[in-house]
Order: sequence, then structure tokens, then C-alpha cells
Amino acid sequence: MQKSFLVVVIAAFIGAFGIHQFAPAFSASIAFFAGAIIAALLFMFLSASSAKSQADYQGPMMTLYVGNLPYRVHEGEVKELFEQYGAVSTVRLVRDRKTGRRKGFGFVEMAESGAREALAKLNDFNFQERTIKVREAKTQDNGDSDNS
DNA sequence: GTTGAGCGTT
Repeated sequence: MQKSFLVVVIAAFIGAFGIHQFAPAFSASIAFFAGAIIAALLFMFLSASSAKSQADYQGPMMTLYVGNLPYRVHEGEVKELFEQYGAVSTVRLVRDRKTGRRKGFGFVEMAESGAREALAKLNDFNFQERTIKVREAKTQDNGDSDNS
């Protein structure tokens, strides 16, 4: 990621300044290198812990399409809404690539059983003064649509 | 600082 590299570089400058203040014996380049290593280790630790907290559910996943969303909603609110019916893996709200403005729809990836429950309960649900639409995602097929 | 039918990203 470009973003993580930028974080490491910035943290390296900060770390270099601190090391050079408390240990002037080290030159600036050595301090910068040490700061970069410390920042990289710190970043790896943070990403590892976030990845560990992310994988809280293994099982059959199902991707849901959510349309007619209000523009002001965050991903966390959608996640909390769908978590009432099952374990939500990821929530992705679609935004414009250039401007970053929300397009008003998104995708929720969650457990299959809870996804069907949420599809039945949250379709045409009044959410933030708007009636949202919940469908099963078309593209990127989940393979098994076993309806009895 | 805007808009309103729709199936997207690493």
C-alpha cells in the first residue's frame, strides 16, 4: 500500500528526531534507519492485530446488495444494522473513484443464514428516513444459492 | 455544501 509506506516514512522522521535528541552519538542517517525499522515493526504489529480481530467468523458467506441508501450514512451504521441478523464480515459503500462522493448503494458480506434473514427483514426497511433495498448480489457469484 | 436509478473494489 502507498498509504502504509507514507506512514512508515513519517514515523521514521519522527523517530529519527527523537533518537537524535536522546542519543546524539548516532548520526542522522543511522537514527533515520532505526526509526524506519521501529515504525515498520509497529505497523506490522498493528496490521496483524487488526487482521486478527477481523476474522471472527468462518463459514458460508453471502454478499448482499443494498440500494437506495441515504448519502450521509457511514459504513459502521450499515454494519450495525445488519449485525442484528448475523455476523457481518465487511461493508463496502460504493463511492465515486474521482470525487469520493457516495453513490448511495453498497455491499454487505455476512454469514449466509443471517444474510437471508436480513434480506427478508431489511428489504424496504425505513432506514434514516429512506426505504432501503436489499437484494442478493448479482456479480461475483457466491456459487450456491440453495433455496428449498 | 449539489444528486436519487442503480450491482463495486483489493
